[in-house]
Amino acid sequence: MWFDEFKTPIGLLKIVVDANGLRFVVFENNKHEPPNQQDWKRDRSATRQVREQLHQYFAGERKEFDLETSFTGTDFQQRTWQMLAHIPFGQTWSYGELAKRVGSPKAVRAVGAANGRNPLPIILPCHRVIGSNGKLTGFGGGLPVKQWLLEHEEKSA
Amino acid sequence: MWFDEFKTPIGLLKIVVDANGLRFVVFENNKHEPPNQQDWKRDRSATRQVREQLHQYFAGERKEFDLETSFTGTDFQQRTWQMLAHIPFGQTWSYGELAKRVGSPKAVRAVGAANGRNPLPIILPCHRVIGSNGKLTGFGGGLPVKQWLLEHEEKSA
DNA sequence: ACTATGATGTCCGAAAACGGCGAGTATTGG
DNA sequence: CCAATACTCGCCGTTTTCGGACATCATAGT
Repeated sequence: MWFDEFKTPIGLLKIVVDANGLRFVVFENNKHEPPNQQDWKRDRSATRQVREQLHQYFAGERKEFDLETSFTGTDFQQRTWQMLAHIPFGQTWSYGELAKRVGSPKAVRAVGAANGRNPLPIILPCHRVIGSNGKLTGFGGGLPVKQWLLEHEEKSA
Repeated sequence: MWFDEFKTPIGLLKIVVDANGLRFVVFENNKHEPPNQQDWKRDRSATRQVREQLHQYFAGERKEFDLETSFTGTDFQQRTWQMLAHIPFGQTWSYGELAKRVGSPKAVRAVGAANGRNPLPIILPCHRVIGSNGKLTGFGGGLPVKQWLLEHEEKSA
């Protein structure tokens, strides 16, 4: 496991990769920090591709990510997270819509919980999921960041 | 065998010595009272040193005892009781840890039973042994006393 | 010998609590 | 009367908590 940190318009970002691909994206004061950080080694080169694409994203020059990923989770979580990648840049879905797409129309709160554990925020755009009434309702990196990302995408759409 | 009684913050305490040293420390309503108390003689002078050190302990001015002892028990009990003296003031071990240190990692309940027969409570700090889940689980002099002793040591640590 | 017992610890399954929700009713204030 | 807000309740996967079953070892009785 190698990691790297760098500053972005929304604060310090830590990214973690393993032999297979991107593993974690962590905000400065994340709610659920990943455990076992002892034997992680800092490595600029291993994370180069991720840094580049994120840089492009923040510059408004990239709308979709193309990266090898490597994360773990329950069946339901994996389905949910993978579905996130289908939300088009600049658009938003409600938790209900997401639940429907995942195949469990009534599992609204469950997809909410899964969203809360999203290991790859920004890359897997959980910030594009909001309440059916239009309220943002929650985000691991803090609501202001969620709002910033949505406005950023709206501008560069 | 000479004995003496005196009041302490945790109630009346009876101490018993023989020609070789300290033999028993007994709480007011002890579970296992030592037998054959008929020919014991009250004697203030023989127990002076013990009284002094206990007094200092309760005043928070003594963290370790330095006394001649004279107690009997099976091999395993003696090993267990002697190991008790190695638990530092203010700290706690689990019954499992104690068992490990005694050399019989799996004899958890056995050390529990041995603890229950500790002839010298307070002097041999069986009160510093608690369940692996943090619960106090038992004490000859009653759980409230055990808690009192632990808090007392925490404060004067 | 054989048995029951204790100041335990671990494992496993059931049950309850907990979320980044939504829809449906009250309730309030213009 | 209309809207915006507040509350209640059902929903679903995950996490945490809780309780019972069992392993395990030295003792004290029988």
